[in-house]
Amino acid sequence: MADVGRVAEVSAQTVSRFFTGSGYVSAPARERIEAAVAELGYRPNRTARSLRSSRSETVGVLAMGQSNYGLWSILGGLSRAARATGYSLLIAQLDIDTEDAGALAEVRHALDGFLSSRVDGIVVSTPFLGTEHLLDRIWDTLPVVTVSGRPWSGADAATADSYAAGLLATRHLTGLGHRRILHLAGPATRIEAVDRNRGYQDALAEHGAEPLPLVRGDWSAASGHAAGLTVDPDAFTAVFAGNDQMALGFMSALRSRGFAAPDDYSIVGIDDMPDARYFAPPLSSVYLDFTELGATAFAMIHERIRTGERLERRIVEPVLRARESTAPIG
Amino acid sequence: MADVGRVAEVSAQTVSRFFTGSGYVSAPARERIEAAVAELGYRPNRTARSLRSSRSETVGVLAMGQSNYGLWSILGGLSRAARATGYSLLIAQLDIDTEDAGALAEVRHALDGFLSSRVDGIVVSTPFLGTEHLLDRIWDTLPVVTVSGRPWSGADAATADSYAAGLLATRHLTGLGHRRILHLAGPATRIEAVDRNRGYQDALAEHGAEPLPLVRGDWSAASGHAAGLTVDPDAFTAVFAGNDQMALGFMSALRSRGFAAPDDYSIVGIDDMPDARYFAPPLSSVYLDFTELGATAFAMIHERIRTGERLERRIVEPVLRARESTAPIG
DNA sequence: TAGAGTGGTACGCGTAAGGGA
DNA sequence: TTCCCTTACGCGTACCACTCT
Repeated sequence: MADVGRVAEVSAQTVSRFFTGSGYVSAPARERIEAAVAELGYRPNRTARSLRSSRSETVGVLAMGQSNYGLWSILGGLSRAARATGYSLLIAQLDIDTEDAGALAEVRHALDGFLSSRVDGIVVSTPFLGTEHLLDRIWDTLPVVTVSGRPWSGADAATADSYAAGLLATRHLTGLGHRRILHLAGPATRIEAVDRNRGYQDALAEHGAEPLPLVRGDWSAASGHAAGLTVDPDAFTAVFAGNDQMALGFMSALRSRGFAAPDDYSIVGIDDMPDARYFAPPLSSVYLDFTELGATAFAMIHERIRTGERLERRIVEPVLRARESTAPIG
Repeated sequence: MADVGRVAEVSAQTVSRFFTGSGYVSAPARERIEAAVAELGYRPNRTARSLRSSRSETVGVLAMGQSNYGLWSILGGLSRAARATGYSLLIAQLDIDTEDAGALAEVRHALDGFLSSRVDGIVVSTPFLGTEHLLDRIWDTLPVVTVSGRPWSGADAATADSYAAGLLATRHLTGLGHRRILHLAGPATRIEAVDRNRGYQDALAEHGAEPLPLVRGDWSAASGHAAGLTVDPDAFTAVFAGNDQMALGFMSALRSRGFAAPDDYSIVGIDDMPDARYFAPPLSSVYLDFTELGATAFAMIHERIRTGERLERRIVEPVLRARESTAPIG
């Protein structure tokens, strides 16, 4: 940088102002600096800037849970929004789906890494029930935004309304006349799974119907398939799957047992992933805009970093997309 | 750090040695330092370390192309391998799928960001034909590993053998007696698409069969669906889809036109994404271990960073998984 | 007095290098 | 060889001072 200053015949200080945009740099100086930068191939050193200014323009993203459609869409939205503002994203994806000691240690380690790197904020995508206290100490000192079905005490939350999604999905089925509705839920440690289940129960209650015994999967098609092999097909007329992939696996299992949607049962999923409309039959699903959710999460943490202000909690609303996997009860 | 030294009654230098593991620190000093670190809640500052040592223990990952199963799996493998060695990942996902000027500018900008952040190396996941020259200047000075169907001049490459995958998929069909085989290919800018197409052509040539006019998609199920609506169903007896998602869309379109696999035609995909076995019918596909590919890419760049040595190019081999979407020609 | 434009100095937090017991 | 210390940076920015309209 001193070199640039020398070539441009200004002080290093002025070059710094040129890059940060703080303070006054005259037009001629500006031009000479630009020329010198081009000539020398100079590139500002973010590390040094970060050390001195204690702002890194970097956000840590902690992604918990196995890699799936929703998670990556969120990361895509985060990434695009970050790039648009010049921020970098330090991403740690943890393939954990439980809250045992090892998993918590991994989370702690990833968070330590972010703190050591002096990130300006942390986004936690779909935190577990049980990891809350790991964030406790952090959000006193650093902006934290969770992407979560529910707002947490100290952190801001960008929320996809899982409760509403569960309600919407189940109401779609009750609206078609179904009362014996099976719920294929996600993991109990997942806020989204819990909230979708609540929505399911409340929608049933509107019609005085009883929930059937809960069947659990882990969001994967394989777990949906496993569930489909063990359920009693006479116990339900419709299924509300916690996500599209479990619905896919479930349909496959029932097909192998001679039952097909929508003739033998109706099924609705959540996410409306792009593939869902091409399933056989095309899957009715509740759309959640995860890309928007990620972008929102970034906007929230960015605002918090810049101004210290908390943006109002933002909610992505679910939208029902009825297709051929659901039909009126016959 | 000086504070830690004061409390532990050693110099800051010794504390530094304690953390970096370079040089000698006696057991008692070690204990006192540990106690002091715990007492003060001290956390080393990676920014300062990076500035002084000019090693950031951070790798930049440039992910090009729309978010899909293969890309996510690669990133997952990279992330896990990085965490295992204490490295951080700066990830930029660019939702671009063409090589127009704007896209190249985005790539350049993302790479600039990595260089400004003084990453120790760059991984480019599935580069385009046409972005090569953007990396030219970089790999002279910085380790670059591409995750690509083909090794590039200056960069190491972790490779999933797309040519072999195309060969395998097509041979599976010719082995079942098919000769009029349609290829639903990925974008022409994609090395993987080009190589899979070569495999297809060579496998046909083994039987003196002619390729049918190429149909292109963009890897998405929607593009497969669009293709399936326009093709002439009498022109082929089998389809080789460039990936599973296009196969899904294609099957859906043909189903709507009254044609079903495997009775009316056979279809094979590539990737063997976890959902593929639950499609209707279960999709024959060529498995590629993208997670392993990502882990391999990290191992290569890590070795290059640590020792300067180039690891031998590593190739992930495809594996055919025949299921019910393919049948002998009737 | 206010504001535009520029420069000098100290400092952020560690590590490399080299010396000394 | 083991152990520890002192000194000099790495590369920018915060802060303040200064000049000139």
